[in-house]
Amino acid sequence: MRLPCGRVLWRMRIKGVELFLSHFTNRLDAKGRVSIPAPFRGILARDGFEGLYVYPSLEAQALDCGGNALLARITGLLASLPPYSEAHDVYATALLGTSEVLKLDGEGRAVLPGNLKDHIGISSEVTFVGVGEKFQIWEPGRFRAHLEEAKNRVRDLRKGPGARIAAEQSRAQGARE
Amino acid sequence: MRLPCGRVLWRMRIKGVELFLSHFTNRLDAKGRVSIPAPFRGILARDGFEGLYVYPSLEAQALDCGGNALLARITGLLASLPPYSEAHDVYATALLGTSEVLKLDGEGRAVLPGNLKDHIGISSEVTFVGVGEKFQIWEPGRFRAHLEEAKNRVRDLRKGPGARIAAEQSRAQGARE
DNA sequence: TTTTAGACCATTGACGCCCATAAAATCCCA
DNA sequence: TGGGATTTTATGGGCGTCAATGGTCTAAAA
Repeated sequence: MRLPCGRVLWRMRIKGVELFLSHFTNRLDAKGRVSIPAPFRGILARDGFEGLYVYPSLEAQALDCGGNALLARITGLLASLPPYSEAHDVYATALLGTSEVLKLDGEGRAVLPGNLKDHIGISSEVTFVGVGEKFQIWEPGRFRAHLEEAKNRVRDLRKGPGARIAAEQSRAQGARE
Repeated sequence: MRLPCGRVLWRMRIKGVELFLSHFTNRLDAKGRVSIPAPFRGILARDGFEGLYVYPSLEAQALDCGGNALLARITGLLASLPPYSEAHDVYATALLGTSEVLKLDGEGRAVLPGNLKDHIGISSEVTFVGVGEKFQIWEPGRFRAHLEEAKNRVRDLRKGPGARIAAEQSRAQGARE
């Protein structure tokens, strides 16, 4: 399988780790399969990871996905905790117990298990969003809302810490676009 | 409802030891048999263990299960304790004295002895949860509650004001979000 | 005998693997 | 530099295999 996408600057790296960038929306077929965007597949392949490491995000109705770079963070975190400590058990349950490694078929598609579909809110399409060392899978509508919110947060933050509250108030009164 | 296995690429390793990941819920039949999830069976087989090493979890209403890797971890823990200390004795009693080695039939099923069923609270289904070097068996409802609790604990540990240490480890290893 | 345990056999639906196609992107060469 | 040829991607579908589950039968145990 060739891994092109030469048009854009795929292959951005930070400290040797290739970054997941941009976003794509693909559709689930009748069998529940969805194509992982080719650029992301390429990163995973170069990362040396076969398949797709996935777990439900703790903070959002989204799935966090990645390869060895992402997995290494989790196993590294676990390894840093005392083996029989409560923290270790809790992290192992919340992170490993909810993780899955999805297999990709010959065409680069994966099947999202039911519990993961439930977590993001089922739909016929999903949006893949590159966020650096990992990418996320969202229900498209939910992602649009999330993106709006993120943009607003960025605007607020750029106005400086002091301007945040005022900005939130003005937005609450009805934002103009 | 058959659960996934094939779509999962079981071969995640950390320091040469394959990790138990993800979770599966299977049903006990009239004879009390329950299928061990195929991915877990595969790990046990490659680990070179015949059957299933099981003991009641020390902290939870669950069973801890594994193979040689788990056994090695326990004997290692015992070896690290002073030979005739009280700690050594209680660990040996709790971990070795209560353990059993279950046989698997040709289809990969095991029968849970009565005392183990009592410990997790009997039901017609059980949930298998991979937590790294071992996996656990839970009564499904109890596990759902436990998982919620674990997620909350992780959230607390990561962003709670009082959780400086965890937050630092998180940052050092790389936080999820 | 009644019960318990182990070895096989059967069913069914999910999943893995393979092939096909249209559209888009990329390449190549005049 | 333009446009046809080629490659790749996203998507659809067929089909064999296997996992989970249920059942039967036999032998050992109570």
